[in-house]
Amino acid sequence: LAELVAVPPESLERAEQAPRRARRKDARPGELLAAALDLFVERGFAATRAEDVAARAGVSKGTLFLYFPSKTELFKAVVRDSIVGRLREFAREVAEFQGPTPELVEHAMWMWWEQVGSTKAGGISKLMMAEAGNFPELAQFYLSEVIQPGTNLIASIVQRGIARGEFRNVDVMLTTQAFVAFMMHLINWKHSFGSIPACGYDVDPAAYVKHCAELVNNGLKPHASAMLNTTQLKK
Amino acid sequence: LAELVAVPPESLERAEQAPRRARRKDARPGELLAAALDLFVERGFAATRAEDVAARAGVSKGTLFLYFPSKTELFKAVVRDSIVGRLREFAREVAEFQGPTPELVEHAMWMWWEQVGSTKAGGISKLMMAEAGNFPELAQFYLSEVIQPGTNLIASIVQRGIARGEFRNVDVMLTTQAFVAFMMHLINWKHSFGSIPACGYDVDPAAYVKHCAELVNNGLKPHASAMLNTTQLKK
Amino acid sequence: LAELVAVPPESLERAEQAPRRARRKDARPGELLAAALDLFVERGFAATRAEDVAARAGVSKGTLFLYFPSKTELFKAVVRDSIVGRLREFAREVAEFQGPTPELVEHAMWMWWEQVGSTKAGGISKLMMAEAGNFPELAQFYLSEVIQPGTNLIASIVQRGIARGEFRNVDVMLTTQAFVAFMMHLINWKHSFGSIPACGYDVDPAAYVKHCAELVNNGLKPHASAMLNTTQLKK
Amino acid sequence: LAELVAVPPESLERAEQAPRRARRKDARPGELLAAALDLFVERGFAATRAEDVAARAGVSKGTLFLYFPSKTELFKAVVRDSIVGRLREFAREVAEFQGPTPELVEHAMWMWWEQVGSTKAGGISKLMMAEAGNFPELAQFYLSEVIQPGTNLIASIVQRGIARGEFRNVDVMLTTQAFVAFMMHLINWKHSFGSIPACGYDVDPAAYVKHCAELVNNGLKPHASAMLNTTQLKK
DNA sequence: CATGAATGAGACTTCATTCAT
DNA sequence: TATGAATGAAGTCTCATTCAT
Repeated sequence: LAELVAVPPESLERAEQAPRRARRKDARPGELLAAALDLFVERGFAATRAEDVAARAGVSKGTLFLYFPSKTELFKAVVRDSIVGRLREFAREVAEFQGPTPELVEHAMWMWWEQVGSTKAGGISKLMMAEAGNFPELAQFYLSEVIQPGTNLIASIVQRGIARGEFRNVDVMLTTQAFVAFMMHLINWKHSFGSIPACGYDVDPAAYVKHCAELVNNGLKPHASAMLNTTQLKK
Repeated sequence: LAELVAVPPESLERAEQAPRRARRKDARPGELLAAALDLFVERGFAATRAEDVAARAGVSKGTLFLYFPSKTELFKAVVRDSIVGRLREFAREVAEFQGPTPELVEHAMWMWWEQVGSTKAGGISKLMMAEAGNFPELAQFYLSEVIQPGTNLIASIVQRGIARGEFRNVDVMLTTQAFVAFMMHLINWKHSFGSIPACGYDVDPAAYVKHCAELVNNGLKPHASAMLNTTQLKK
Repeated sequence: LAELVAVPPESLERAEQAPRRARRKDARPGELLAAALDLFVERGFAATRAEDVAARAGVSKGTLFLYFPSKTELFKAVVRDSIVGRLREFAREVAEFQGPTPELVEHAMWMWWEQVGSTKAGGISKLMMAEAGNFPELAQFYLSEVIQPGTNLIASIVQRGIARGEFRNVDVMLTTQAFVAFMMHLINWKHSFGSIPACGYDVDPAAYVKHCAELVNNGLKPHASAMLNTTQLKK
Repeated sequence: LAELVAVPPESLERAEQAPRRARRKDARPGELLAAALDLFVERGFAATRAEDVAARAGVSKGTLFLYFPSKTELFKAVVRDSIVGRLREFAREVAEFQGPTPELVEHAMWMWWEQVGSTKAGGISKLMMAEAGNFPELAQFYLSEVIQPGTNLIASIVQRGIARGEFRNVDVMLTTQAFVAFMMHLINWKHSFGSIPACGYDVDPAAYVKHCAELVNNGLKPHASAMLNTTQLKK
């Protein structure tokens, strides 16, 4: 079933030229996933009723369970559909990056914000954090499908910087956590207090990302003496 | 009724000098709030059953509803009760600190972890984040009672560093957010995925705090040229 | 429609000489009935899903309802189809038997087990017993089509034994019920607890039949004195 | 919980003189068990809705689950309440019997009919047979709580007869099954086809029991020659 | 004040049945 | 004739809340 639901987003465009019934069948999973993403992000996993998801997708309760065997599986499918795929593309871009690591750091942070953080899927991480304790199966799934790959990706950036002599020889894991902290804070803020009308603490993502990147790049810069050595070696 | 339940923590101390039965009567809301805090932090709002709260407080289900008209109101009371006064001492210690700001940064982060983050009340922030959308009124309260004072406190540290020439002339608000990000990530992690047995990404708070402090202190360090100027000026 | 579905088993043989497509069309109900018999016997009426019946018959869910207006009607058709004609051959063999009645008793019991009890149709009796209350019409049908002829057949054996002086002059009907009890117990056991892996009370049909036959033949044996008389009379 | 629900039937009589609330609390399980027994026997396990049981007991859906954690446990409680207890008493009577075994056979069969078979609880065995395949947990429970003790009890009667030289040295287990067959047939018949108005095959329990007992006692009687030996031995 | 038995609105999930194609 | 997507009533079980005692 998992493969069945991983409907590529193009199915929506393709729909126009397909015969009526085939169209519905093809489009259903996508419509349901979109509706589910909306509601899960808006209300959380437990507070989202299967029936509401179905209603928002314009189908009946039963139809939802025709495509997803349970609410839990629906959630997993949403995560796979809206995060896992993007993570892969994100990883590719990082791998192909050629310039200096400090630039990669800023580029990656911004890219992540644009492609994940700012989208509706960005709300998932807050949700997962909140429900992890009550739904161990989901927590495990999210850990292995999202957190681990994501963490590894960022760790690879840190390692790249160290290997190229652009960063000090810091603890990779702790530094990775610091990066993650920056991004999680931005996204969690935007999906909780940041959405309150008169919040008073608006965070401009572009400025925030730029600032954090600079901060961390500066913080990781090799010491002057070390730089001297490096410079000398290059000579 | 709402005010009735916002029992200040002193009620517990005051209790000593009152006759036995009255003491219990006064203590009831406090015991219920403590039990509710435990369970809400552990399981979240929806997954916490009113009956369990009552049982942990050693009273019957009916009694809970005698003091709090609904689970929702209980939740609000818990948040209000657990947060008020937490920041005051923390603020005082910061104000009294004499040494260089980079040291204050590390000191403050660690102090916060020990006095707030690692305690049961530390779970509140994750809780609030998750439920902010469902309790706008409460989110507003938390914003003005906790987030704003907290943010201002941290901002004052950043400003102190800049004023004393120990930090570059960075954007105060953005830097403050970066600090907050570090602490929020630690606490959220500890209360969600960090508690999964075989998580694989354990974060040692002491090492994390030390690393983040170093990173940000380094990152905020005035540039060499600027330092030179500063030095010369001091002369 | 009810009559339409009561397809006699010969339809399968007849099918050979018809063109291919027509053959399938004729065979459909039979295939569905066979599939339904399997599943009803295996799982009972309520626990059998229409979709599973269709799948086992190799058609779609919709097709099932094309031939049978409801699951209930399908059930009725299965019972009617699976029972009719089963007893005829059995009755013939009994009628043709030449030897002493005690031998006939054992022979008939074993024959019944081999030709009915141990076959899939054997499961019907348990099914009917369980659902008789919910399908009065069907119970009536089963009573007149199966139970009455079957009972009469067995009664005729008892009468034969009495008439030939091989059995005591017992109450024919009660004795018949005792016979039936033996067989029903065997079949019901095999289709319920007997199929539990670690049941602990396996019943070997051959030994059981032999034992029961011996028991009842012994029990029906004329008393010694009576036998003496009989012997003397024969002389 | 098990002990809680094993309410002695006297609670109903006692009820008159008890205070209002205590009465209800005490009486509930008994009322629910009675209602459940009625409906389970009437419709089967799967077809009986929890809500109907509650309604028949005069309480709401929720109340049922206050006393029994699931429909399955409710069923087990019914079995314990209406069968297991009687089985024990039945066993005691058998153990205390002093006379010859053939008399015990008839006495036990009749006692069983009066105390179990003819009561509403008698319908349970048919029900269990029908549902055993679909509810393995129930089947296992019934096997160990009812079938095994019951079978052992009957086996002990057969062994008693053999030990006292009143029965031939037959296979104990097969003979036991034969006994069981008699009783199961009677009870199943009464609860299925026997209850059809114009059934035509009424079985009079008293006559049936007497006849079966006689049949089997006769069938188990030691052979004349063996008897001769026995007689000689006694001399 | 305190209790805890009782309630009933819902939550998820299943599945017989329909109907457009 | 055949399909299979869609439906929605029904079933079990949970739990916030009420109220008689």
